[in-house]
Amino acid sequence: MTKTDTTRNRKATEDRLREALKTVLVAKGFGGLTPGAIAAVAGVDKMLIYRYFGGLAGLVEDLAQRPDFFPTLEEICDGAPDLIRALPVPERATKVTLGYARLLLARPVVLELMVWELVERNELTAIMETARETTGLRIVSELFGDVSGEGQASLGAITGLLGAAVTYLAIRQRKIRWFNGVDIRSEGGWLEIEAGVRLMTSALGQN
Amino acid sequence: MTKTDTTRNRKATEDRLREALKTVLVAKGFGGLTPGAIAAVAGVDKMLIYRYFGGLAGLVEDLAQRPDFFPTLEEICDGAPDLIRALPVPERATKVTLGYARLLLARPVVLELMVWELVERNELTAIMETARETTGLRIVSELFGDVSGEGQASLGAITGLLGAAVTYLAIRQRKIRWFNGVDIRSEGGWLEIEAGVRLMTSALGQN
DNA sequence: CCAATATGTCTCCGTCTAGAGACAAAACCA
DNA sequence: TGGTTTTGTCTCTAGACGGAGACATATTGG
Repeated sequence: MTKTDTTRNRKATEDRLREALKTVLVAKGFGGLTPGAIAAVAGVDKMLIYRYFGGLAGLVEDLAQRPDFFPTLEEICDGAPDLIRALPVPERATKVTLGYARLLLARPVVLELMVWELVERNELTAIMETARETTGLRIVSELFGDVSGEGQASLGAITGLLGAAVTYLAIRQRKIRWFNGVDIRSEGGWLEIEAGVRLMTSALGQN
Repeated sequence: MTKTDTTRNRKATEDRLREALKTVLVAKGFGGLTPGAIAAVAGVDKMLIYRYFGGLAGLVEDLAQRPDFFPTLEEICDGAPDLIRALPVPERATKVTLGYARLLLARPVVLELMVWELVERNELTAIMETARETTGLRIVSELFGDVSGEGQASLGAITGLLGAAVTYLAIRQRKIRWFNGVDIRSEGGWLEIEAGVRLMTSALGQN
């Protein structure tokens, strides 16, 4: 008989640890992410993290490598990348930038890991970083591959600047509400930001 | 006779601790910023941090509140704010944004404290945050106070986006060289970024 | 049914941490 | 000169941390 009970069930215990990892990460940040804290939330002994995942790094890696963890191209385009690709470049850049921002805002665990990348470089952050760099480049090329002329030369810099800006604001709003007079925790603040992005992208793609 | 010796000299010892703070901050990041580590670099006992500065928080606060610590309006404008104000809005925004970025890149200690603000909110980061928010707003109003029309409505969002973008890139380049295909540790990468900023600001100030 | 294995808990160790307090010695002041 | 203050070092406590290893119990396979 296959066990679906919660006692003496390795898969269930692993899931408890995965969930506890997310809970601790959001509650205390990566600085409070210790095996003891995770195990306490999961209600099991911390040694199981070492036995089942090889340690804290393995547990985090397991989480970060789930396919639905980071925002994907599909999600950014709201399921219809063709619709996005059909738009003029300025509107396309605006929609993609803001879509990405809203996905990040809805993923506190991802934001926490992205801050971690800014703080220290270790086996974990190295893995996450290279994974996201390559997928990020792929998304840009798939959505803006048709851009040519002078726009193409600075395409990387421009999409990078827009991505950097909303990434910073998404990370920052976790701890600080105001940035440069804009309330980055309110819907109105992000509408202001959207207007700013629209204005700044309006000069793009004049080819 | 006034002592300028290094032994039994409180002021000299305080300076040693201040310098050691910066050294440790850049070498280990804020996570390794412990009284013991600072005292070891300074070559004195850690208890002097408590006695002279009231603790680690007091020492950091002492450093952050020096007038020359954060970039000032004068520095951003390279000593001539009037020259900047006389420029058309797009060039003005480009110059200010890049000037700010280059000042940040040259200040590893400031970058480290700015990351700290993104990670946790405590007495220290709260002080730094409010100080920089108000000075940041003042700088924007002094440099862009003449902008009117539709540009003014989104002025906060646009300057915020530009500031957020270069802040993120400046912070990120400490640990990760590439962002979206741009080498943010090389002069060439920042020239690309400058071109991108110039393109994005070209639609501003059409009033 | 019994042995092997999987699952989970527990104690223990060495290290690092913040900070209190006692103490030594130098400097200063009357 | 001798007492007082300042400067600096040292020891000590109490707790958190990563992680090894022994142990107990439940499940599974022959």
